[in-house]
Amino acid sequence: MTAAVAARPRSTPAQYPGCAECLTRVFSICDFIGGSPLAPLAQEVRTVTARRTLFRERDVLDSVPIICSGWALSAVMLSDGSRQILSFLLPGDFVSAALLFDPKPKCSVEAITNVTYRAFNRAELKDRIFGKPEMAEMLVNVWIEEKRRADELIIDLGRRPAAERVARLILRLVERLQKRGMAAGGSFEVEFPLRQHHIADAVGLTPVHVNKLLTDLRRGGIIRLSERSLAVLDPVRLRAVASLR
Amino acid sequence: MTAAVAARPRSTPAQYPGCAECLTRVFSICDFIGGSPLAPLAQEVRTVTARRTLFRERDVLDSVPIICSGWALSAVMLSDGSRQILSFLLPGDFVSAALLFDPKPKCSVEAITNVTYRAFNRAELKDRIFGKPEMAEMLVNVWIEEKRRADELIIDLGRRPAAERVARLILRLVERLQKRGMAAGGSFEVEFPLRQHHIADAVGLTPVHVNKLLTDLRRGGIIRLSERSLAVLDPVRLRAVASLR
DNA sequence: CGGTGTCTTGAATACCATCAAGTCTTGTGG
DNA sequence: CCACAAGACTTGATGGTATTCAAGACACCG
Repeated sequence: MTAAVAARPRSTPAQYPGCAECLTRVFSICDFIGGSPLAPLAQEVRTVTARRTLFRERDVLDSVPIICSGWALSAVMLSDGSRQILSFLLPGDFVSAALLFDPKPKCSVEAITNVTYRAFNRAELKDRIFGKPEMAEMLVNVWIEEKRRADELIIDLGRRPAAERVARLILRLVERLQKRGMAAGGSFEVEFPLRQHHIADAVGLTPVHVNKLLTDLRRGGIIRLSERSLAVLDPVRLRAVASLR
Repeated sequence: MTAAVAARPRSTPAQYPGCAECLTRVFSICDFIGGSPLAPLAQEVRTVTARRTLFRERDVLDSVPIICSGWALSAVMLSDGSRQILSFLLPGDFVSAALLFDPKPKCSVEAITNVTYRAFNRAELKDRIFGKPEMAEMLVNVWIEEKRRADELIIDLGRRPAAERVARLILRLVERLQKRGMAAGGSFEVEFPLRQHHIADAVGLTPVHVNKLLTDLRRGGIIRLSERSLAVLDPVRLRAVASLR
């Protein structure tokens, strides 16, 4: 994103335990925090096992969480028991940029796989970010990207048929994983811990219907999906299903 | 939002022609721009007649627009000819906070009624905002609110039935208008220039179906809607339709 | 080994879209 | 000022997409 990031090779020992292996470094502000000559920020590494919640809507957070490893999701529960997933969170993601300023989250966050995340002191992290112009710029980019993805989801849910939504979700996730180096050997094969009900809650469908759409994609030889692993066998046709290009 | 805003009565003469009457002042950063002792920013007031576009997705904006009067909408056109409205823009609204940093809009903006807006020089406006802490704070609040509304729309489109979506849209618009003093005498009667196809494109339905839902609300004595004017006759039942409270 | 969670498949149903036709309003040019 | 066209609204009939309901197979875990 900036020269400072690119200049620091992945293998450089990081200032905090675990950072050397943490995918976060390359894609988020952690790089600036850990790599800067400034004093370490007050923070705490926390671990959450799969299916447990990191925090709920009604909580008040005294710290700002950033995902270090694993997959999580942010979602809103509705009174009828259903829920809408707002976004999937990957290593390096701010849970939400708004949490830097507002301690009350507007959604709850749940671990999909085992998750580790860092909880930074809000005031210190804010000072640090606004003290370094390149970090402030990065925050702005994170925020813009967050909004852009929300708008994409609005378009999908409002105007696209079911098959298209599922195809787009898959393509976007694969793209995000590849950017993080989380796709094995740069191929189209990735670890994919999502259950079908996760996909359903993300794209506004029922698990039953998602199942039918996925088996269509499988039978068509477009994807392979089993054992928590996804391979895009025919990217061209998958993009066609998604009405892309 | 801050003491500076509250301390400045609505009747105070503003620094720019039209500002005294402009609803914008109370709800946006214009107050800080116009009311500050600093030099006026480079800006230009522009007028657009109903149904014309302010700018398109592919444009590159050298200035940052803020709506002064009238209703507008931001939307994305799809390849099949349909479109998704991302938000309705009222006086005082930033078209999008991201435009402060990125000259390329991610959506096109169209006037619903006749619209006037101010186009600020990006660099100057940015400097001014970040030069005054209370203005920076206001920008953050605008941005948080923008994201919050996008998330609400995602929930509506993903998980709520049609009648609920329409009822929620109406309630949110009335609430925003009331905050701006755009509701006649604080009653539930407001000017309402939206066509049914606007509502349809906003909540992901067809105009035909929106029509049927609106006539249901009318026949139930819940709203009155005619001649570009909306009255919420039975707020309690409207909220019930919207699954609120 | 029972229980729970996940995936799969088929059948019936509901919701919303599409199609079509007609009325009414608004705007425009002769 | 009127005639005409275009846009907006209304309503009913029909159809398709996705939901709901139901039942069974499978894996994993305590």
